[in-house]
Amino acid sequence: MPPQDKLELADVARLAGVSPATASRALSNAYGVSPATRARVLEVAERVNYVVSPEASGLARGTRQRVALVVPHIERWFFGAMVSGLGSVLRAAGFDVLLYHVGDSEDRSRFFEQLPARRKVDAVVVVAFPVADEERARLELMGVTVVAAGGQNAAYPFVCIDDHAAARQAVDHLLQLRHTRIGMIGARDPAWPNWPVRPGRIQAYYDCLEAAGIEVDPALISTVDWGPEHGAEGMARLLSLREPPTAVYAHSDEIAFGAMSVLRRAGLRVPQDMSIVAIDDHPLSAFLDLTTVAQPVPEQGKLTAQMLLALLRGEETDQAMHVPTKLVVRGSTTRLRSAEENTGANM
Amino acid sequence: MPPQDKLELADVARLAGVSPATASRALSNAYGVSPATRARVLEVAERVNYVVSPEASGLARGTRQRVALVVPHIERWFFGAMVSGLGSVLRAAGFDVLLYHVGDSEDRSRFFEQLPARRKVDAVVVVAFPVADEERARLELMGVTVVAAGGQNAAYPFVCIDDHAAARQAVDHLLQLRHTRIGMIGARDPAWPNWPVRPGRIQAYYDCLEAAGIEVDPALISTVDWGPEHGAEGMARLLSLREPPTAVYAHSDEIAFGAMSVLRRAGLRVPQDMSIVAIDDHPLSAFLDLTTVAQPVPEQGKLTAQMLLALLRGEETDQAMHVPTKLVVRGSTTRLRSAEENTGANM
DNA sequence: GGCAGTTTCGGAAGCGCTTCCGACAACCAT
DNA sequence: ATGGTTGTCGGAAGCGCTTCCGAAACTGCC
Repeated sequence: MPPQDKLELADVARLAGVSPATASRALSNAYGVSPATRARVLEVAERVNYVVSPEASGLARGTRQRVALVVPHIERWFFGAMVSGLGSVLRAAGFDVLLYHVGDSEDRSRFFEQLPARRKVDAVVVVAFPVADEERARLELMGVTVVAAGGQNAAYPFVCIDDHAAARQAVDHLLQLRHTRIGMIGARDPAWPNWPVRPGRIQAYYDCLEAAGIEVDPALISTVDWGPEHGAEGMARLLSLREPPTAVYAHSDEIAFGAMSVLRRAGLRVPQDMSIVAIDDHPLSAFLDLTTVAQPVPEQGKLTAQMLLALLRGEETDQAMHVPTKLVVRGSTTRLRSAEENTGANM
Repeated sequence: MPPQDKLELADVARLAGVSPATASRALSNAYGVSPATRARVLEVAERVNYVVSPEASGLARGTRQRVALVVPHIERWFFGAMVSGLGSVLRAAGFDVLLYHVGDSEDRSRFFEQLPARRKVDAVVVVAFPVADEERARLELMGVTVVAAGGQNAAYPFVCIDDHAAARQAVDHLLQLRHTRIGMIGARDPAWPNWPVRPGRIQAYYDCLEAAGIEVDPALISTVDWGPEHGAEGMARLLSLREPPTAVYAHSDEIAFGAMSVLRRAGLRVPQDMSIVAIDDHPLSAFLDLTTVAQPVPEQGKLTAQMLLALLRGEETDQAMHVPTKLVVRGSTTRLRSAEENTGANM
């Protein structure tokens, strides 16, 4: 069948010997067409390789069947996995996915300024980034449902992990291993530095130490831009302390990877000389033997999409949904050994 | 301004005191509107927050301004980075990006069977996967321009690296370091196992060894599914040989990461006991000190998009475009030491 | 001052589909 | 047989925009 793109409904109708009205009904399997007629129309459509014009159909029925995904860092595992989960259930529900990648703050402000998705989608899902008030005001102009995937968001229904709980799992793990001098390498997003990204991951550090009766030493807290290179930078800073930590809690696995690299280069062994724990369970963490708090990323995407679909159907849903995390103990953490033990065992 | 979604062109026209025809011309900044009138219309549109209905506009002018990206593994760095590059130039050119994620072979066959993007896009770009003949036949039905990003593709214009050259850089590096027993861990895509993925990366291995006068030992070739876990599996297989290689060339960094993990667990040192080189320059490779052949991924996406735009404008373009790769020597490779040297230096 | 040429604008006919509404036929129960 | 259902289908009116075409107004020129 040649790609006869110029075929329209009327042609199919004529070929099937029915009116366009009936053909339309048959194609959109609506009520009111006899099985025989429907079959005939479908057969003709198939044969001549016809497919309805989404523009015309959308215009006539006032529907879009599209959702916009606005995602900051599509090249990172976390965002990609989230998009993958979102996409699969949205597609299954007959929605097309429009991708808006806002890599840096410039992209981002342009997106909110121009709202390129206006009038094009039934909903937008913001993937794992906090939405500023002005941005929310702009989004409002679109007049569509908005949900947040993978990040807490006061303004919209969301599904994500409980950052505070996840961080607690990480820090408590270190505490249980007898560590008391615990460093933290926190991440901020370089694209919008003034945002308190994942505050729960910071707060839990304070809370856990306090609960353990340990006073937090501000010197042990190193806040860096996201990314392994900055994780390295943060670790270097901690190492330069007169009294470095014996264990480090990193906000994300990728931060930890960078940290581990400076450790290695400094000739320090993980976990003997430094324990390290992080959050995410990046696909490579198992191979780097990193102890981490795992979160199910594609599942969060799927759940978000399901929540969105429910909202679109006008159903009531939870405004917030937390998925569970799980500590995965691997080889990067170990019990704190006393000084004697530590220097003595020179294996 | 409240989200008055129900505003249409006629309203704006009325408010501006012109006919819909003129309003339309003003909005689409077409020829034939006086500057004063245009300004007035624009001002009104801005004030009432009006934006044209893409469905109606598209229907009337018979245009779509959308391109479909069909990508297999959006959660992987390579694909994400490619999409990021593609998206940025497509968006800048006023195109919307429709994302079709075909994670597994089931998704994939469903995509080609249903062609969900039919009549919705002006072009499709297949991101880094080979298109089967039947699939190409189906794509043809869409009657749109098709290009391939990041993967060679006989059927469509493409931009990617020269796999053979890149692989040669990797293998030659090992040869220059005096290695002669060089293993290869090749990757196949588990989603479609029968596809010769990246044949150039295999061929170069043969060619380089031959050029160096080394007979290839089939036992040194380990072909595995893509992914670090299978890289590990491949490495394990090579290690179990009566005479294991002294160096390994892996088809991709992620394969190498897995390989390095089994090395570490086996107590073997990289690079002293085993040199390892790969292809890609994954963002984490620098931190794992992996010697690798770097390829510019987002740039490939951008170039592909530019090629596509040229095609869409009806211009002539190259049918194939190769971007250069570059060997990045890091700490995972070293000169082969003689046996005495090797065991003697027990640092 | 009149005529050709140029701008600026409005009327109206679609773009390809959906769906309301009414027509008609075939069916049931009375 | 008759009236009322029920089921199936066609006519036609849009959906919200663009654009062709012609009218009107305005320019400049001899």
